Amino acid sequence: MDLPNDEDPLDLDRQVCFPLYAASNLLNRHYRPILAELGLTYPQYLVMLVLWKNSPQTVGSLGDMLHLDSGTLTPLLKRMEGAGLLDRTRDPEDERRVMVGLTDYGREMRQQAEQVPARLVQNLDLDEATTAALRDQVRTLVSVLNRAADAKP
Amino acid sequence: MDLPNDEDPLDLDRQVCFPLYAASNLLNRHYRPILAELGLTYPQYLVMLVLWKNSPQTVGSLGDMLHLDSGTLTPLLKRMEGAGLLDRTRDPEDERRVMVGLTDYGREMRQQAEQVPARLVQNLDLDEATTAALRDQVRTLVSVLNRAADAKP
DNA sequence: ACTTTTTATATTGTGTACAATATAATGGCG
DNA sequence: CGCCATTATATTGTACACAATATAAAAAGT
Repeated sequence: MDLPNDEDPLDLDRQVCFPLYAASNLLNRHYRPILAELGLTYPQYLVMLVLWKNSPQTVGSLGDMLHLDSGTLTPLLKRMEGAGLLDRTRDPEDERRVMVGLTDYGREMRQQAEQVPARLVQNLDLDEATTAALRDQVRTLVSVLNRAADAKP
Repeated sequence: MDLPNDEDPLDLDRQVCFPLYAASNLLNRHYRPILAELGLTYPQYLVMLVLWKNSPQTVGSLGDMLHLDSGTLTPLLKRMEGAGLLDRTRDPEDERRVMVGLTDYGREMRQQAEQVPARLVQNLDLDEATTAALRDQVRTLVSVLNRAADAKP
């Protein structure tokens, strides 16, 4: 009844999606202890990366950058506000919008965070070429996924 | 104060990890409506893929395949048992182990599931070459992540 | 100006992930 | 045999993700 693996469309090894899922979980697990020293989770770290580039900005633009919606971001940002990393204030220009901006503490954390990428790569013993090639491939996939998402609804 | 993007180690676009994270979330989102017709979530679908290859097997071997621990699997498997997809029984040979096996309903679902990969690829309009290249890259990363995980603790 | 529609967040409910811890059964080892 | 470390799963507590829905402000239409 079982097909040989290279013909079975349901073979785990034939799916792009499974390695991607596994890689994402495993990477998160590698980040966790490093980011825990800063008191951050991985999604929180991503929010900080975006804000260190440009603060303040709206919840919506954060969501566009990170491909997350308010259902994920609102509680996450509230926890970060509670931790003193950022402020959330309604935009007086447009009361629907919430501006998210770094606090002094949030800005200062950037110093520490600069060591994070190096520490991760060191832990994983990844070479630069592999990393760069992979990054480009995955980025291509992300744009495909976004195109498909835009086309449908 | 801002560095140009190609020198800033904290630039979002320079991280492998972020596109991987985004791709994993986006893929999950694409799978969701397709799998919802079968009453499955994506991790539940992965469990079914493993069981269709080999049923029954222990919680531990499922976890090894999917890189998930009992904290994730136990409640997930209980929900799947509740949905009538599988059975969970203590192994009489070793009462610590729980054998997870497909029910008739679970086995029959395989027919429907065979259309899932094709429907996904069709939705995304991905070509075979890109998919294969990406899959190999990500698989390489997964093995690196596992090596690093084994080396540490 | 008033109504309708759209837009920006927030809330609710379900389902993962995972660290830390608990529990119970096996397998040594003296 | 009895004790102890190990192993296999379960539980607890925290933090995402996201669909569906709710809320309220702004924009558009009449």
